[in-house]
Amino acid sequence: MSFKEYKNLDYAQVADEILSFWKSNEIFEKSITSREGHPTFTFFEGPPSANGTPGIHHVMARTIKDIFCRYQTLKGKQVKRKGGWDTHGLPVELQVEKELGITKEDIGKSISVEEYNQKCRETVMKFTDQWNDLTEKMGYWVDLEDPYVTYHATYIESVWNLLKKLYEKGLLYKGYTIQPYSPAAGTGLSSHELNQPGCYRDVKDTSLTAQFKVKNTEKSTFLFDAAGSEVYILAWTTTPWTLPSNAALTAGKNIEYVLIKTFNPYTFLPVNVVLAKDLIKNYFKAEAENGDFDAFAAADKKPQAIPYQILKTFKGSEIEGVEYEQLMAYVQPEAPAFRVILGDFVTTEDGTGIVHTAPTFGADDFRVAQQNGIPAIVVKDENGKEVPLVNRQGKFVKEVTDYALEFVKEAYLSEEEKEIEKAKQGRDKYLSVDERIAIQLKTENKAFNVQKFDHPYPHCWRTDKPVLYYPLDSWFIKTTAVKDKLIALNKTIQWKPESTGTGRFGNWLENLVDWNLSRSRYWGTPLPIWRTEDESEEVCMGSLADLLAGLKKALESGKLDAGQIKGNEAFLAAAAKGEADLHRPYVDDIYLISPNGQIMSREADLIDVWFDSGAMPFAQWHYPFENQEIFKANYPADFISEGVDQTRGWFFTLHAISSMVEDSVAFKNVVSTGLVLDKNGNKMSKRLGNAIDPFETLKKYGADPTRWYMITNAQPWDNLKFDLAGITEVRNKFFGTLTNTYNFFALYANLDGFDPKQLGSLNEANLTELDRWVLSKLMTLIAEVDEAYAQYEPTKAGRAIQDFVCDHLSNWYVRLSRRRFWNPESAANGLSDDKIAAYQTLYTCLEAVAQMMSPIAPFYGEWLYKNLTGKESVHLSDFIQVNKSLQNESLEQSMDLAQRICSLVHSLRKTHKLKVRQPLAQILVPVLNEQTREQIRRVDGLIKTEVNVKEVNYLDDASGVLSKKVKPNFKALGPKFGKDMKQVADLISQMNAETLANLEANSVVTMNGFEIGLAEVEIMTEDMPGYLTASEGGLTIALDNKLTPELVREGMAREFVNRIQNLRKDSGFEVTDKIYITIQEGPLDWKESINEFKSYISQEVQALDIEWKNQLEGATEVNMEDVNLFVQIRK
RNA sequence: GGGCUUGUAGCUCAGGUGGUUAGAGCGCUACACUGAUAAUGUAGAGGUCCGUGGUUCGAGUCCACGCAGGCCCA
Repeated sequence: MSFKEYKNLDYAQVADEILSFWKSNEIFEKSITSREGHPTFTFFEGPPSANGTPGIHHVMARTIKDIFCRYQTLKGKQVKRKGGWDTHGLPVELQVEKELGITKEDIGKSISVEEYNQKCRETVMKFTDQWNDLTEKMGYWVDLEDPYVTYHATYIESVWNLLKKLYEKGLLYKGYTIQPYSPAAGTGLSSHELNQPGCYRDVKDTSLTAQFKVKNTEKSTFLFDAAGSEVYILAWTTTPWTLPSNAALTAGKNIEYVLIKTFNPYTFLPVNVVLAKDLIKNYFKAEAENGDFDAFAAADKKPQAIPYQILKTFKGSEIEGVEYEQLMAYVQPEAPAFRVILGDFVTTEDGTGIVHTAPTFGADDFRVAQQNGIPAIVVKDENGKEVPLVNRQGKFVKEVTDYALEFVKEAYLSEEEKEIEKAKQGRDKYLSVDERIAIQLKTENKAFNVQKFDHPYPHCWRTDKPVLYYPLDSWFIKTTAVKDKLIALNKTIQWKPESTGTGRFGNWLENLVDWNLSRSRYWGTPLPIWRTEDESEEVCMGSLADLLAGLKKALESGKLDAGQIKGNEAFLAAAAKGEADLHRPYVDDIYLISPNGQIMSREADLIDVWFDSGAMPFAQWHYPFENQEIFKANYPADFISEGVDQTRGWFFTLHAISSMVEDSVAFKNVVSTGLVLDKNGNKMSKRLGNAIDPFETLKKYGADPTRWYMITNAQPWDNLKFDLAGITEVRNKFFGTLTNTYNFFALYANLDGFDPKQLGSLNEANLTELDRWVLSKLMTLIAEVDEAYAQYEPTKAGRAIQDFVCDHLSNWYVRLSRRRFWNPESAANGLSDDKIAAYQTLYTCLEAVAQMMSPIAPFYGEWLYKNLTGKESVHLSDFIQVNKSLQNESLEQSMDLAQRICSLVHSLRKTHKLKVRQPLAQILVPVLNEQTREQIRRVDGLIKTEVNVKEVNYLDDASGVLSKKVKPNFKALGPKFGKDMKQVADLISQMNAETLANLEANSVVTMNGFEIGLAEVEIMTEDMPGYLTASEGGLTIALDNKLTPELVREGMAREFVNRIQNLRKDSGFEVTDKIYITIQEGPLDWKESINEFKSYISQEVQALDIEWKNQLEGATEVNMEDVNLFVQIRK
């Protein structure tokens, strides 16, 4: 066989060619079918939303996914990976609305739900072509032929099945969350609606700082001890109407609070109050601190500044659990309430640093109350249903007797209504509920401060009235009930990086609230729950078959009206044709009959799209309706990977659903990847114009350099500062070097007819030290790379491969081995054992590198592998095994010494302007032990050629010319001497030759009473007089720079060789061309040198003869530093 | 405001369990090399290891408090 040789390799073109090869030979399919019956490695693809175009960060994310799937395939696993599309949800809806120029208001009016959903269905797969294109071009292997699609009926049916299972476990319930609500419009508002311009307006509200009276319990003893009398906690609110609903007070864990002795400013009764230290200034005048309490109490007309005194300072965590008396006791809670809890949303920006908490009227309040087991203050309506103290019209319920059926906000009253109320109140001005509550509390010694407060407050865009934060119905999954299970299972997952699992995800699980499933939208998976109007009966549908059965039963009952019958029949007809659409509006038109004969209609909600994607382990296979075997073999996943932003998204929903339904993790290993930023560390965005087009990048640089750059530049979980210049660097440095190395191999292997099919496996007997060394390095590399991939550390793997190729293989092995390959030898005579060993070694390294790099650079790895081996595909091969017999630690150390010695000699030559072409007599290496001498001796041949010296000689103690130096070994001294270390270190540094000799002889010496052992010092050699010396890291070498006439002449011969080689090259001769050299008579010293080294020169430049002539026509003038020679070469 | 995370040379990054002289690549400067050559070698310049305290004989590394950037949440 012959190896292809390349000039100016275009990596994008390589990718193109390999891609079409893969396609026409179905290599991806084979990589799976060829592993039939092997253990599976399961990967779950997090579905991208196809309604946007892919970006460069998708190349990053998918490279990570691809690497480990390819690696596991090499390790013999069968790796099925089904692609998928996330197709439901708000982004799709918004895009459709933008395209059609409509808003949510129009749905059901100017456009039917049916038409709208049809449009969503069309839009959502809009960019699939682009996605598929990117997937292919970047070399990401995933099954695009048969992806799962979340809007397909089969997918939805599986989702319903999961919901049914949760329902049966009692984990699905209807409850409420606090959402913006417009009582005037009678509707909830989305955050989207609330963020429209003009919604937030400045309003003047009554703000009130209330005094909550602390109960004297164990928790609060320290307060009472300091105060000696009643203690009140101060909490501030801009919505006094929520005070009857107060259930807790929330403090900040790390906020500093104070207990202050002072007077109530309205009743002038002495009080002790608690508030945040930073906010004292908002309530007290600094000059009144430690004022005259007695004088104030005695004064008839009270002075402006109320005296106060700080009694105690403490952290929020110290008042957790302190109980207090209910402030406005209209309605009693069903469980213990009225205590201090901690919340992370508390600030010291306004108020008192303690937040009045009404679970029914604030999202934070609701959440923190739920987490702390604080009940909401509710009453039962006429149906026995629990409702808050304010009804949906915005009026107090009758139980709040003093304000029964009054609007809680003044803005809800019309002018006429205000007049009527004014009359009722018997005042000359209407006073709002807030104002009257303030007055009431003032007189009851429960208000510490009341004032008007300007702040922005959200208003309903339809009615212009302020919104309330109000509990609205939602369907929930009771994740709090399985919190412990979620936490326990999470501990079995390997997270990369670990902190995402323990920190971000772990903390999230610790603070879990129930999963709100409900979405009031149109395009999504409908909640499969039907209820009777009085909510006494309900059913959850777990399959299409169940639904159809229920639907038929309803038709047969004869209780449906004409419209209902029509809807049911239409659905039945569609289902009969296999076209049942489980979306709205069709499912909305289905009516069922309860066991008690009542009509049931569907709960209008759609479910959170995150449930869709979290359901994919099941729904991608239409489990349990189909593919039960495939599901069992591919669940749970061995590996998933997505952006760290998915922690609370997909990672959570996968984990939650699996934990609840299967009592299992959904994935065993997860890599959460960082962001791809621009080269300056800014977020990429189309708007800013700093987004990188993935297609252009792949086209210009090729997929392999792009992938390699992304993986080796930063750890996957760190943010990547993406710089195109970095790809260029990787391309030149790594891929360029590797391609050069391959080309070098190919060039000579072709000349010599080396055939790996016959000679591909190593014959260890013929290996040189250099061969053994690079193979030992290779074995170490294989082990390292295997481990790195297995541990989901692609960056380590890539960097290790890169270092091997550039530093060890190319720059040392090949550079020092070139001469062996040049050695002219015709194929006809058979190759020498040495040459075969060289080819085998280089071939072995290249083949292994091709395979190890192939998960990261799949096209190039394939290209290299195929060029080398002629086999079908690297991706169908088995991961190379470490051959332990080739590992040689001592040889690696030897070579390390050789490299350091060469580096030192080069450095000396450089500083003393001694060209490498000038041979020198010797270098001297001081060695303090026999082992080092042997280690260097093994490789001194390499050193001699590399730095062009005739001898490597060793100096030991016996030579008497060594001057030694001793340094303290701090690591050993520290533990032994501790505080006396400095003193001992000084003693060692000042040790004289005699003491040192003593130490060496006895292994121990005592100085100033300190016993110093041999292991506690480092002994090294220093300068040698008469030579050029250099040292580094304990290694010293001396260069003998004395030139003999003989050495000078050899140097001249080498110079001449150099010029002839240049001439050959300039003349365009082939490497194999033999030449004749003719030189015009000239300087005698040059003639002498050239003649003396004629055979050496001839061999080097492949000259058949060198002759001298008096006159030479058409000769080339060659500069030899001091003189010029006229030379002619011909074939 | 909270959780997590990052901060080391102009740039991108390495720096097990603390050990005194902090490294690599790229870039820059100079020189050398020239049958791998749009490569390569050598040398040089370039560092408050984000800051401040603390623990220690000794801190880039451990602890505390900050500062700046990022992500998620509020």
